[in-house]
Amino acid sequence: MLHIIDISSYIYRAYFAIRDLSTSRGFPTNAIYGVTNMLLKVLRERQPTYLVLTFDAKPPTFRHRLYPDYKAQRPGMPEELVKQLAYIRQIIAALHLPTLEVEGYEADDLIATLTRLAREAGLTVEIISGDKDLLPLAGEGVTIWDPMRDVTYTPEVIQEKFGLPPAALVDLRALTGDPSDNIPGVPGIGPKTAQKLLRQFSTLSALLAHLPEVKEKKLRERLAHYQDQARLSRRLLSLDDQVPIPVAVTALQPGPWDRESLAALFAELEFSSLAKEISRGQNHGDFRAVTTLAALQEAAAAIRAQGRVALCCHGGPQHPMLAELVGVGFSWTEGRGVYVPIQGDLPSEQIWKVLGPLWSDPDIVKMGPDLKNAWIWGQRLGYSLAGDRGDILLASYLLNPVRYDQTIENVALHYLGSHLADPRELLGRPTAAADLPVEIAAVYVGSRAAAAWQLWPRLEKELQSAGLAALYDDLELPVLRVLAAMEFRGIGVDLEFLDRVGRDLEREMAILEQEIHQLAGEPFLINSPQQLAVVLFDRLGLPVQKKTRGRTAYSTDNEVLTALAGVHPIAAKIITYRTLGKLKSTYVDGLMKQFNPQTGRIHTTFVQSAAATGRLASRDPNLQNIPVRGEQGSQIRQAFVAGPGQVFLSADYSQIELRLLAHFSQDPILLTAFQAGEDIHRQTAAEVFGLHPELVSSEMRRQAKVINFGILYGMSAFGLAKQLGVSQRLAQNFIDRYFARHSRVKAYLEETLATARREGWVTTLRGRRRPIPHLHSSNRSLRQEAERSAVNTPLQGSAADLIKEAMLAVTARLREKKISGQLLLQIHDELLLEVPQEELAATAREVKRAMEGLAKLNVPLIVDISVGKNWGELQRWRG
DNA sequence: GAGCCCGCGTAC
DNA sequence: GACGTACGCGGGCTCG
Repeated sequence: MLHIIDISSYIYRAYFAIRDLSTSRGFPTNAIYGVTNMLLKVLRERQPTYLVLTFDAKPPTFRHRLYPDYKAQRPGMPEELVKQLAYIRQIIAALHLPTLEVEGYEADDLIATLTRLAREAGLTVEIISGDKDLLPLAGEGVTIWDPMRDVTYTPEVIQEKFGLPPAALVDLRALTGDPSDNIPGVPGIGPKTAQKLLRQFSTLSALLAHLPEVKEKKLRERLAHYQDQARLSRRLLSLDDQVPIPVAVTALQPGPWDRESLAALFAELEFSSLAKEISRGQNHGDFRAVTTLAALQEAAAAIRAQGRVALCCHGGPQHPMLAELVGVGFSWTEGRGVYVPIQGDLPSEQIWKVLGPLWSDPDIVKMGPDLKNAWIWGQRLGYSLAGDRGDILLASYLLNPVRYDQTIENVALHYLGSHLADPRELLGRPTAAADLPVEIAAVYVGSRAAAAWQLWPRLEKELQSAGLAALYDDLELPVLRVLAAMEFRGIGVDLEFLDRVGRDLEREMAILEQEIHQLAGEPFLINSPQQLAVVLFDRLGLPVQKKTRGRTAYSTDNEVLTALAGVHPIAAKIITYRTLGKLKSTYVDGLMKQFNPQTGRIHTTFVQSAAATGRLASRDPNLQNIPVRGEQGSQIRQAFVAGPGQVFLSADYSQIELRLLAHFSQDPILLTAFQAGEDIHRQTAAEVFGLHPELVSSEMRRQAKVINFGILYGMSAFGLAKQLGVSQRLAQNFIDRYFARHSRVKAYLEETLATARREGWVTTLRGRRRPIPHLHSSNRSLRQEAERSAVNTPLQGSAADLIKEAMLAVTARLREKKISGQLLLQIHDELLLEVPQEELAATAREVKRAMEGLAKLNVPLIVDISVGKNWGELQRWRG
């Protein structure tokens, strides 16, 4: 049997049938999804031997020449659909499905011709279509199936449904016409009349030849008057089964799937269910648990002989400084891995006697999904990881920081097309690491090690060809080691102090809660924006300020409450309550939960493969957003304390993004200002307010600071006006004056955009790349968002490059000078170190030199140093 | 009860 | 709709 899929019509149908399907980044995928689903369903249910997908050729076709108005009223294909076509073609190619497209012909004609040829070759035919135009083709050995509705049309079904044989359907529509295709037909004749006429005369030509036999006068005259038009309609509707087809129907056989490409496409399109479907039955491999010393030694010898190994540590969900190591997976052969349970029958000392030397052998090259994790776990047990080389998530991140969340599952799916099963799938229920049966853990961990083994050579090659190898080798991989040491060290926290702060907050909140409920006249959850909105806007009848984004709910955010503060006393109390609640839940409680009693410190996780710009992220807890403003905020910072005899040293880059803007734009005024050590915000204020710098008030300087940040973020006059509380007109005036004065900045931002539009990505100082996919989107807000990312990323990302270099420079410098200070945290433009009191002066000097001396920009890099016993009370250091 | 989204708020 | 990059909380909803 030959299966002919009328793919063009399904593309349209899927597009209009499925609404609102798009990737998390807004790329529409409704048509791609619908079509792919349909194709997989056909393949699954029909397992076709012969199959072809027919496409419409681009107009004009012979019908247009016959009748210029043919389909003339059809609007062009929607842009949101056009952009999906390339993906559909790629998926079809990866499924290895034969396609057919012949210039000058519509898909319907190809289908008619293919049907004839297949029948002549002795094949039966199933036409897969939802389009009624094809029903006339039904006949002996030819059926039509609509998989979306799961309806099959045979001649009998058609006779039943339309009261006419299939062939008569063309004549039927020639009489009734079809407004959707601009087929004129005979005006005034509908389906009922047409059906009656055709029952009597069988065909249109017979009808027209025997017009006098039509009894009703009106109808007869009408037919006579419009008979040419009916004949034309008939010709437009009749399918041409004589299209020159360049292949034999028996050559139309589907080939094997290209699972790798499919997986990559599905990952990109975020079709996780389809990804799972195509990888079903994949992920085979040989993953065994090592339970005897002999087997462990054998594995170690094999790894040593191979000289390379992929490793994957398996432990609880907490930080490796706290969780128990449950086991380690190793892979050094494709598709195979071993799993060494640490808490099994073999004593862990015996295990590490074998594993330790491998771990620390620089000549055994290591790769893995997360080498920082492995580094920390090893260090905690007394074995320094050496030979660390291939971090899968890091490499994948550099190749495309925004494609998907960087997980070994996603990367394996993208590059290998293999689905890594999680405990839920392996065991049928979600299970904690430590509770997995050892043979299941062997598969779970071993398959991840094996994926890393297979992925690294591939990723290494891709880094090379993308020009990202140096970024990986010289910046990111060394930074990974520094981060591992920082996490390992952790930061001291005064738990009692924090607890006291928490109790104070609780007390204050309880009072406020009472007062707020009193003012509201009823108790309610102040933390529920939903309930709060009811209280404020229904019960108290306060004026609604704005709605929340996307939804129809009334916003209760700080801006709204601030506006209401002049109207009702409840507003100010809610603001305070919110502030205190945030500190209590996120910071006091959140931090206390993360305290590690074994080390007396908090160990964050720095995520090197998260932020699209190249910045780090910090989590569990996030130590990059500890409050700094306000009395209460400062209290939280004060809970972070240096160890006995030590102090904190904070080194932060001054105005690093504005300096990078000066460097990239070569704006002479910015360059001069930074070279002369001017106060940049004061200078901006002088420019936009048209004053001498000495006459700039602190309020003007504050406003100028907002303007400067706005430039970095691509802010509009609207946003600036809102932020400054001035009219949009005035805000636009500020922006105009800024750009008039800094024409090079304007030119630079425009060049950045132009390059991004041309290349599809933006780059940073050290060659980091971020794709910017929506610069040509027809969706305005999506496009503008892309534009803001495009102008901000080179600045934010280059700053990220520099602070990472600074981490390496500081580490190297201190080691070189035999200074024992250690990095604890990186907060985007700031490094926090813990330093012995007596080495403070030397450390401050060396850190400042290392950081300021690392890049040759056209402006100086300035580092401000401050020191203190805790993080909340740092004092400026003047060396 | 787990998992997800939303609204909101903290940092740079 | 309107300012870039993150993470995490409580509420509330869905799903099993």
